[in-house]
Order: sequence, then C-alpha cells, then structure tokens
Amino acid sequence: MFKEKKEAKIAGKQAEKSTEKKTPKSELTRQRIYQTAMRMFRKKGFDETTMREIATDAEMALGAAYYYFPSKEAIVLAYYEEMQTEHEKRYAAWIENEGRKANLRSRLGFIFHSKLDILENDRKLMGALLRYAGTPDHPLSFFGPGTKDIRLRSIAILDEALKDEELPADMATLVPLALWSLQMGTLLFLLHDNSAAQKKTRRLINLALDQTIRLLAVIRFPLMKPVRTHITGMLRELELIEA
Amino acid sequence: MFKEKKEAKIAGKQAEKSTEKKTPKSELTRQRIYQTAMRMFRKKGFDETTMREIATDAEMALGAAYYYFPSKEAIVLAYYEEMQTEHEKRYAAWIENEGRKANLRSRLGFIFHSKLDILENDRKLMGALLRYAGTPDHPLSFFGPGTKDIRLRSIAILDEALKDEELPADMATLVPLALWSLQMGTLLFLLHDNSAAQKKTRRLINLALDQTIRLLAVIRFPLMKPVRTHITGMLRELELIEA
DNA sequence: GTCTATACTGAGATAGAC
DNA sequence: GTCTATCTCAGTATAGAC
Repeated sequence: MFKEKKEAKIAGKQAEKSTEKKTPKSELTRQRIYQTAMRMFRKKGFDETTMREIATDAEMALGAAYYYFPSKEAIVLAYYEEMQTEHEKRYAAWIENEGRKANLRSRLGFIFHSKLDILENDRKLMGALLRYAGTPDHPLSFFGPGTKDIRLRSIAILDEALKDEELPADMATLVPLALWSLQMGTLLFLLHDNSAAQKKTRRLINLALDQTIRLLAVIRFPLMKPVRTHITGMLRELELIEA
Repeated sequence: MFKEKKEAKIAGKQAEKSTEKKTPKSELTRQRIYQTAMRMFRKKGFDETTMREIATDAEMALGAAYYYFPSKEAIVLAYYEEMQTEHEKRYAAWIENEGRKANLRSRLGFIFHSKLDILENDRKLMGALLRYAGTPDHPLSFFGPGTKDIRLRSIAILDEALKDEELPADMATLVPLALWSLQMGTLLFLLHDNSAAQKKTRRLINLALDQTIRLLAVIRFPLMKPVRTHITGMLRELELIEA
C-alpha cells in the first residue's frame, strides 16, 4: 500500500528510545541527520529542503539518511516527539515550584501556553505532520495507531493537571480527551495564525480555557450526571473512548 | 514557493465555469480526463494511480492532462466541487417537496446525511484533499483562499436551512459557521470510519445534531444575548468572522 | 486556444553490494 | 550500517500541429 512500510515499527522504536540508555554511536549518526535536517528545515522550509541536501550536509550518503528515517516527514515526527518530552519536562519543573498550588485554570494555561512556547517558532513545520491526517492506515496518520504513543503522552499531562480536582469517575476519562481535542484545535489554528508573535493563538487559548472552566463548573453538579452519561455513551458508541 | 503556481487561478476559473455556458468541446476533453481519473482512483486508489496512466487511459498526451489540471490533487478538488453541486441539487429538490414544511432538525439532518450519501463511496479519496490542510498558502489548502468559493457554497446551504428560523442577527452569522465546522468534523470522522455502511458517522451526525438543536434552543433566549455577544466578539477578534 | 509528442528535471524512496 | 546506483513518478519544457 505505502512506500514506507517499515515506518510503524521504527516510530515505535523511537518512542522506546526516549530514555538515553543505549548510545552506541548509531544514535550519534541519527542525531546528526536529525539536527542537520532541522537546521535546514528552519532555514529553507520543509518542502524546499531535499533529503539529498540533508544527507550531503550531514556528510553521508542518501541511503544512510533513509536507514534512520523512513521518510522526510518521519524526521518531523521525531521533532514532535522531542518537543513532547520537552513539554513534559517543563510542566514537571513548573508543577514542582510555582505551579504547586496553582488552580486548574492556571495549570491548563501553563500546559497550553508552554506547548505553544515550544512549537511557535516551528509552526510551519508541523503542517507536514498533517499530510497524512486523511490517510488512516498510514504510519504517520495523526489519529492512527502509529502515533498513539505520543497522543497518550499528550493526554497524560492533561490528566496530571486534573488529578487534584476530584472529578466524578465518568468525567475523568471525558475531560482529558476533550482538552486534548482542544489542544489539537489550537495547534491547527496556530498553523494558520500569522499574527505577530502568534497573539491570536494565545488569545484563543485564553478564551477557550475560560469557557472550559466555566463549562466544567456546571457539568460537575450531580444534577448533570444524566447529561454526562449521555455524552459518555455517545463517545463509547463511536469508539472514541474505551468500552 | 510552490510548484503549482497557476492553481489558484485555475481553481477560480473552475468555479466560474459551474454554469454550463460554454461547452466548446474542450469541456468534453476535460470531462474525459476527469472521468478517467475518477474511475482509476476508485479502482486502484489515488496514490497508486499515476498521471501518465490517466492520460494514456483517456487516450491523450500527458501534457493535455496537465493543461486541464495543474496537479493530481486538483482533480480531486474538481470532484469535491462537483459533489458540492450535486449536494445543492439534492437539497433544492428535497426542500421543494418533502422538506417544504420540515423543521430545522429535519433540514439539517437531510443536509448532513445527503452529503454523506454522496461522499461515502469515495471517502478514501478525500484524504488527498487534506494533504495541504497544514500548508495555508497552498492553493489547495483546506482553509485557504484557494478553496474559499467551495467553502462559501457549503455554508450557503446551511444558511438556507436556517432562513425560516428568525434567528437574532448575531446568531445568523454564528450558527452557519458553527454548523459548517461540525460538518467538516463529520467528514474527517468519515475518513477514519471503517464501520459497515459508515454507520458510526451516521450516528455521530444524529447525536451531534440533536445536541445542536438543544443548544440553539437555549442560546436563542434574549437572556443569552450577552453570551452570544461574548462569543461573537471572540470570533471577530480571531478574525474567524468578518469585522 | 487545444492538443500531441517527447525529452528532461527534481526528488522521494529502494535494492543490493560492501 | 553505509554507500552507490537505480527506480518511479510528479511536474516542466519545448516545439509544433490544428
């Protein structure tokens, strides 16, 4: 079907490798390709950079580059994974200090804005990841199994931010998913946001989070249980959450 | 920037051409290419079909194919535009008959489901249109100016369905846009929906429309005016609606 | 303005030797 | 693991026929 059949496995391997256990020099080579590619993507743009140029600049043959990355887009996925790790780090550091006693609004604000801090300089790059969003069985599909790992990590952070909220059980699975969707939405918006310093995306985040907090306050009421059950049933039926 | 610079103009021309004013045989050729391509896309898939095969099968030179369609994806856009026309036709026919006295829920139900009727057999094909969703300045970008025409036509149908509702002025611009977003969402869902006869997407539509009607009923109240104003201000600020 | 024929370029990806 | 050679295919170019 696809020309890049091995991608799923390799993407999986990348995830496992996030701990820096083994660095047998092959990791060095990989990094060299990755760093070179990123530098060129930032300088000239994704489409304008060829795999040949990357290989040449990294001082190796084209085949070597493809040995480590099954496609050009896979390099961007590696970037996205790395940024996910950075996001986790920043959140963990923040929560240990200023964030310690922050309320939910502040926590979510930090999560959304720090993600943006990390990605805003490379927003054009992420468009490449969207290329397979409409091809579910492609290893790099945004909603497919090949990217499940990173999706779960994104949701896990949101989960963490909610842990002191004592949400009713049904909301505990619902809310993180909804927040993740919102975050994906803000990232899509970011791609199209040409305002200075991406002010519009910042504004969108603030406004959307305000509404979210308001909505959460309402839907928490025991009186709203039937509504929540209804929504949960809906999502379960559509297999958007586990049965 | 892009290799297909002339695409925007051509897409524009296609739109103007929707009336069948001039059919000087060049339209025949165009149709031959289009029909051949669609047949092959359906038989072998989009990626697996080459422009050369299309040209050969349509019994003409490669250059002819590119004379009419600046890229392979542009053929899919032509398909999507044609389906938009079909959608308009079906809705117009329905509203003249059974739909005449239908309430809003039924009208929206018809619009969403008939769109699905039209597209469900080619759902894999539409994935190709999503390829440029993350590249705002590409002529085929989903949210870009190059596809504005078709976007407006999609919204116009929804507008029509709402015309008897006597919505407050501020809602009249808000609601169609929200419904269009919902429709885009269902189409994205459709791409990933492997359930038999796309049952899950049908279900999603019904559930979402039920909620929408409920929400509309609430937000109509004059008491909710401040909320609406707030939302409108938000969208205006984000330039999602005209100032 | 519509189309053929053919050659060419560029780039993503792969095969297979070492 | 790495390199060289090669493949495929989208898209361009050109020159000319009608």
